[in-house]
Amino acid sequence: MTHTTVDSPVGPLTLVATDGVLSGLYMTDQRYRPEDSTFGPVDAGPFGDVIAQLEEYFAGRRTSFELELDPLGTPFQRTVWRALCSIPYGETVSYGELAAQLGRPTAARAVGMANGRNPIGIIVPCHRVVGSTGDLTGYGGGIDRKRQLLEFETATLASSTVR
Amino acid sequence: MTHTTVDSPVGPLTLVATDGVLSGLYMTDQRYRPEDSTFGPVDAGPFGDVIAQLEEYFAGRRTSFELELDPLGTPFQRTVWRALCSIPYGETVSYGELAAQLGRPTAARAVGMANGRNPIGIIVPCHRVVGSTGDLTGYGGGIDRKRQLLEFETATLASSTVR
DNA sequence: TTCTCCATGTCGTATTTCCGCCAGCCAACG
DNA sequence: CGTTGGCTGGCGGAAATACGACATGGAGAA
Repeated sequence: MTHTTVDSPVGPLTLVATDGVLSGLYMTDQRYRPEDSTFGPVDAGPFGDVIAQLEEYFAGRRTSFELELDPLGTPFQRTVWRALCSIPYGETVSYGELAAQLGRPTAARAVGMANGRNPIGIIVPCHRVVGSTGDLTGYGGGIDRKRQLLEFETATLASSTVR
Repeated sequence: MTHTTVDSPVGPLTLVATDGVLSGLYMTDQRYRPEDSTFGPVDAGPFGDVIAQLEEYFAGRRTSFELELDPLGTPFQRTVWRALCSIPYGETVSYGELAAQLGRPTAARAVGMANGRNPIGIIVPCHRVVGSTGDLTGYGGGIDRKRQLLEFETATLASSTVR
């Protein structure tokens, strides 16, 4: 377990790696964020690719991440997180739709909880899941950051379409 | 919670008070003795009367204690400990007899256990309870100390009778 | 609309249950 | 005598269980 911190448009991001593989990305004041003491010593070594791709993402030049990930969670949670990664950049899906897509049409609420426990924010795009009415409903890093990320992604898409 | 230590013929005694009232008297290596860290800071203030009466007891000039006590325990334990205080100086009762006296003739073993958890040794005279055959069976401070206390009490009684 | 109720997975926190221990004692054996 | 086995009641800790809270959403009723 090692970790480091980088700045971003949504504030400082804490990156955590286990055995050299990214296992966590947390914002400040994020809900369910583990104790800092569990992150191990500071060591920027494992995060070269991660930081580079994050910079490209926030520059609007990257719409998907190519990284090895190791999020720690229950089987159900990992299933949900895997599904999150297939939501296209700039698009949104409702909790219920995602649940149905997993073959558990009634597990919308459970999906919501698994979403909240997503340990690798931004890169595993839990911000692309919204309520069935389109409301943003919730986000571990705060609704404001969720709106910021979604608006950024749609704006980026629009400008590149125009170009 | 405060505490202090005094010497005695059975070795050092640790005195503990809660809210200024005696709640513990432990010998060295006593079974079930709490961690020293739970005794609070040293402060001999609350123990003036206690130490004076203990000195008289060990000098053979006191056969009963007149002290306010606050032993922490379950209702059953407190019942047992209260009964212990009515056993006369220098006499012994069996665990079974004590149980019967409490209206629970089959609870001899439970009485034994409550005896073992007596937090205020010597002053609450758990050393005056023996097996039905007269064996000393057990003592939190060690059988030797139990024998020492009982022999001292009978010897004191004998000498004062002779005089 | 607006409300209640329910299904769903997980986690933290009660609450309950259960098991093994013990400073005993009696009876039945050799 | 000593040893053994079975019963005893209370306690503490472990384990099991229960429950509420959630980043939801659909059905049904007022």
